[in-house]
Amino acid sequence: MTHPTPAAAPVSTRDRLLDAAAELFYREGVGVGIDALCRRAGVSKRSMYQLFGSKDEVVAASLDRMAPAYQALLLPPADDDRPPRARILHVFERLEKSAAEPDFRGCPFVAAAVEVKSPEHPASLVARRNKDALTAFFRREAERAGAADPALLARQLTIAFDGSSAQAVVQARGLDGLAVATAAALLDAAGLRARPED
Amino acid sequence: MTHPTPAAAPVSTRDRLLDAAAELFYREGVGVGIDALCRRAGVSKRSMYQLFGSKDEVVAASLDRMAPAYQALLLPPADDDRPPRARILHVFERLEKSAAEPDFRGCPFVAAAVEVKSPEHPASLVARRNKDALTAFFRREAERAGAADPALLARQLTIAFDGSSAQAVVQARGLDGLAVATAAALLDAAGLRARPED
DNA sequence: GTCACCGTAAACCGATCGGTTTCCCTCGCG
DNA sequence: CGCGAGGGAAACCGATCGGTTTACGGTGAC
Repeated sequence: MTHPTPAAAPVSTRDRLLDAAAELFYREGVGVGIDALCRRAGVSKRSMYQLFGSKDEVVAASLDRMAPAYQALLLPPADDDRPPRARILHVFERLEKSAAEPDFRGCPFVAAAVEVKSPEHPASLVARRNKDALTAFFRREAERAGAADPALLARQLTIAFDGSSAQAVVQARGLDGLAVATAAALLDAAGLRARPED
Repeated sequence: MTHPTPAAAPVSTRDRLLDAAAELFYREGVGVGIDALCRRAGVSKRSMYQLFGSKDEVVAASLDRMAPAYQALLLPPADDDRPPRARILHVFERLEKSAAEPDFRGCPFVAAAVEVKSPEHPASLVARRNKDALTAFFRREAERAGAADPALLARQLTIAFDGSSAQAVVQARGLDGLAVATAAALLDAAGLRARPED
């Protein structure tokens, strides 16, 4: 490979725009104007409207772009061979850690879905898809652990996740073990103790 | 009593404004303009800025005004003499019922706090205060039921409440028993079975 | 060399933003 | 009857909204 991206372009215009969008929309809400966004991203409005048909599409695309990083932040590494219970609680430990930071504004997907209101908004579709991915992770681990109803447990854990996020946002302070404790209580209620016994 | 409110004034200007504000801000978000709000409320901007110093104060005041109705919708009546577990689950049954309606947009307090972003925004203070009221209800019932750690259980139940709300918003469909099941699981994990035995 | 492409800068559009001000009408009350 | 307060209608303010357009610059491929 020579240099298909000519070395003087460290990131594409599209990526620069979407990275700035993800950060701005998360920090200040999707209500920020496209002038402010393009100024921050160092991208002209012309380029933006060449890449995307509307601001709504930019919102959705920026959510989509930051999704892998968000999942990597929360989920345990693939080579983590701890038992399912530990892998599940890992997510809540990470949530508590990020919720303790002063610029925490809750789950970006939930925030976007709440702000745009419409369930048909492209950003809502992205949010739904990514919430499903988190639930799917929980379900796989619940299955591995031999839960009686893995799908139910997974949805309860997703509720604990989003509820903990909301709590941290409204109370404007860290969770102090509450998220982990709630997830653990749900695991206990489902009959999953520390020893998965398989 | 003669007629202190002169019969030709079914509701005050202030109440008309705040009722319209609560409905509009919930349905479309706090981003709606004051022109649209005043048009809907049948109140002039002049009157609005005489009653409130800024739009932010209107947002906070509208949340404050609808709070009693919201609590009445969720909490069991005072003369309900069912055991604590049933009174707690009552809240989640009501949540599921309202989440099934197509115009459900989640908890209005959480939505407002998420939208305004700033924890110091007057609306965030109102949201915090009202979330604390729900947690306080849970804690009172948990104490009555003899929970080992009523404060912890109450916060877990609040998490289940907000998480269920978020789930319904993101998935854009009803909860189908999930909220009640999650709350019940938390009650089970806390050792509170159907019989409070005191 | 030059041509085509990608991108920026900036003007421009009508509409709306939060907020202020002026004018006028309609009451209740003395 | 007169008067003052309350409140609606609407003009007005500068700024910004989402979105389009024109004009120009730099750069790689041929």
